[in-house]
Amino acid sequence: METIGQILRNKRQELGLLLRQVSAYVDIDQAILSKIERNERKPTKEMLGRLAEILKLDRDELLIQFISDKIAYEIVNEDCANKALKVAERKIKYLKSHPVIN
Amino acid sequence: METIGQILRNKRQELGLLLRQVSAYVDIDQAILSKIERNERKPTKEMLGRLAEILKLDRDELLIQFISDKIAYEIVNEDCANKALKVAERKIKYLKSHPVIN
DNA sequence: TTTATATTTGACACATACTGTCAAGTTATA
DNA sequence: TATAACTTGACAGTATGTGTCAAATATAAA
Repeated sequence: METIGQILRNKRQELGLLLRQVSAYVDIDQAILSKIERNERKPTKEMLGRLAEILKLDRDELLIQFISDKIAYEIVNEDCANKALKVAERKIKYLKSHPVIN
Repeated sequence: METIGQILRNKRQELGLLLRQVSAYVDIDQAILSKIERNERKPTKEMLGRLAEILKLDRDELLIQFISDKIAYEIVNEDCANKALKVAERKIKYLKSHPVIN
C-alpha cells in the first residue's frame, strides 16, 4: 500500500528528476518536498496539481490518495473506524443531495 | 439525517435537562455546549463520553456520529469524495493488519 | 408589561498546530 | 576527497482551536 509520499518519490526518480527541479516547478522549498516525499508533511491541494503536472500523474488519482491518506491517518486508531466510514458515506450522499445555501 | 448537535439537543430536551445542568455534569462552559448543539463547535472525545452518560446515549454510537460528521464535513465538497472513502477503507484495513512500531 | 430564567452571541486570551525559510548536517556519487 | 543531492532541525509568522466571560437575546411565568 503506497503512501502519497512514496508515489511522488517513485515517479520523480523514474523520471530522473531532482528534488531541486521538482520543487522549483511547484514553487516550494526543496526541504518541504523532501518532507512530503517522506510523509513528514502533507502537500496542499495546489501543490498536488503542480506535482501531478510535472510528474505526469493523474491529478484526480493523486487527490484521492491525498484525501484517503488524511482520513485513514485520522481514524485508523478508532475501533469503530469502519462503521464511521459507512455512516460518513451516507452523510455525504445526503449532504450532496441537500445542498446548504450559505 | 441528524447531526451530532441535533442528537444531543433532542435527547437533552427529551430528558428535560437544561444546558446548565448538562454542561455542569460534563464540566464545560454552557456556552460551549450551546455551540456544540448547534454544530458551531465540535465536542472532544472526553466530552462525548460524559455526554453519553448523562444523556443515556450509546457512547460508541455517538462516537461514530462524531467521526463520520468530521469526515463528511471534511470532504463533502470534493468530487472524488466517494472514491476517496473507498480507498481510505482499504488503507485502514491495511494499516490495521500492518501495525507500525514507533 | 415586567420579571426571571434559559439560551445565544461575540470578544478575548491562550494554546496548539501548520507553513515556509533557512542554514547546517548527512548521505551518496564522481 | 570533492561535489552534488538530500535531510534535519530551529525559527518566525500565521492560522486554527479551546475555554472564559459578560452582554444580548429569547422564552416563559406572574
